[in-house]
Amino acid sequence: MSNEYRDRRIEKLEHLREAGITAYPDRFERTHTLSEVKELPDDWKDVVRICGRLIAKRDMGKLTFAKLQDLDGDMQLMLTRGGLAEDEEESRKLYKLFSKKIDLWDFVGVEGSITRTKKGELTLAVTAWTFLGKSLQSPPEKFKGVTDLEMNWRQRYLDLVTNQDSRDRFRLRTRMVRAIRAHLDENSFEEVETPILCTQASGALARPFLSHHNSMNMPVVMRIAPETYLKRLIVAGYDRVYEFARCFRNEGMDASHLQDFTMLEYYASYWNYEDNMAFTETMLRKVIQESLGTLQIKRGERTIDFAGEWPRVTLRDTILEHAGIDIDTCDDADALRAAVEAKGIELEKLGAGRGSLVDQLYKRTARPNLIQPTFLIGHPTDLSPLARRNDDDPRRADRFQLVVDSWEVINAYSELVDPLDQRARLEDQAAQKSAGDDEAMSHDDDYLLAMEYGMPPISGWGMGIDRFVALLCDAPNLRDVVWFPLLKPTGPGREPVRVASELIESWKEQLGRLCGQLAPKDLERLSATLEALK
RNA sequence: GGGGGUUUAGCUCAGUCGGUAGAGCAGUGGCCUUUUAAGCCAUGGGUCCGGGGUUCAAGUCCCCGAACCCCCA
Repeated sequence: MSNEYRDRRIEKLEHLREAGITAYPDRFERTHTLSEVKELPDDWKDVVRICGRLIAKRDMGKLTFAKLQDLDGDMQLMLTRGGLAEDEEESRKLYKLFSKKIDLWDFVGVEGSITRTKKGELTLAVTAWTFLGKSLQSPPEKFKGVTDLEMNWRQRYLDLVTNQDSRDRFRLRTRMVRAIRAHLDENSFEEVETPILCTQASGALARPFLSHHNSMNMPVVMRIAPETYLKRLIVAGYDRVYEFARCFRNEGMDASHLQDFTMLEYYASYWNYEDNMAFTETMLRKVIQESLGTLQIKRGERTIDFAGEWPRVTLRDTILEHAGIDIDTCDDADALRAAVEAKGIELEKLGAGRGSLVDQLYKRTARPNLIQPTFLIGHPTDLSPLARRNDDDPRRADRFQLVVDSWEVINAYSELVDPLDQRARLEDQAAQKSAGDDEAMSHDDDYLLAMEYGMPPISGWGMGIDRFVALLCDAPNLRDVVWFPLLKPTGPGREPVRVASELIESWKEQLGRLCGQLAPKDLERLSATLEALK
């Protein structure tokens, strides 16, 4: 039984205490990390002190081999019965303690000299050991590690200790973020933080998570994008800003969508989207080279090459190529719908407006064929409510997307800085929203007010960090590149009835507080509404 | 929303036709001074995802539900 196992380890911890050993010491001074010690020359004579988690132990009577591991490396240890103290009795005692009371997954620090075994493995010949922390749980299978996807997500620490792939993936993520930050900093961008808890969801087309602020007694939403706040900072006079922004979208979930994800956005004054494309190409090449060590990445059987020049293709051209439809000859939704039907292409929302039809058509026919890095340009304006209109063709936005292996990795614009145009377009979105299009953007007066104080030309840029990492390491699911993805809780207490009653209790409290501020007349009207709902 | 799949010891997995619940690792006791998925001997450990049903008998068959995965819309 698992408790038997745990009890035994707690007992061992007591034995260690009785032997005068500190159960949870406060520090250990090491001379090298495990990967550093492996770099030492064979004739290194100095004493080496290293520490880590014990992940293997092979006890051979008077000689024990063990292995320490940390996130970057591992190192074999060799302990002998006579080699742990000057006094033979003392040494035997220490050896027996290690052999009997130190378990797999415990933390240990050791001191000794480096040597090579008969098989040639670099090994630390231990002359002293220090106990640094107990594991009370039985460790996962030592060879295969944890293979169950769900357990790897729920208990990521098990995944990270047992699976090298996982360690590599998360290290790549960290390196990549670091490289991006360095590049932006070097180019005079300033890192800022904008609100996550907002009174209004703005800057993207998505449903927000709703919550309630108790002491302010008002509904709040979690941001779906940092865009309009970052642009307020441009109004404020910032030249170039960026934010690694955790965003939250209350939408369907699958392998390529997370509810809680990281978006990098930056804004550069006095750039247009073409300046931005050039910057993007330079930055990403550098970031990929630095974090991955190569510009060629494997995606299943395919190789994606970031080295060559990335073609710039208009939405019109790529749809023409892959669907045989020239969207420029279809001036309105009806004409485009007819063309789509004539080609026998099935779209999900055939009743939608022209912009949405173009988008559906592109996703259905062209996007699956965009494999090598490609800049997609020439999007319809009505799909880009925050992007600047093209001077030559006002139906098109000054916008680009970077598509890699049919994933839209980056979305960027010449930003719309005309407050009157912006107002008109948000009103248009609001009309679509009240007409039932729940993907339309909502109105944002506070942002419009900021815009009216004046903005320079700006180009803005956004990238899904999770997606980009998943792309670079060929992860099949975005949850594989997030340390702790959201999963439903398991075990008892999650019955729908119980969850529902918890929700009702919390709503009752919030509604009660609001009702306290209402006039009797309004209360009556509300309760009539509630009756009608039943 | 529809279809398919997985769920058995702490972990990795077997379990035939419905007939006493299995292995490896990990654990425990013992042997072992160059192992490295160490080896040898002995040994403990089960809510077979949950709830119903059929049956003399259910891990196995039927129904309902849960978590997770995949595919489709």
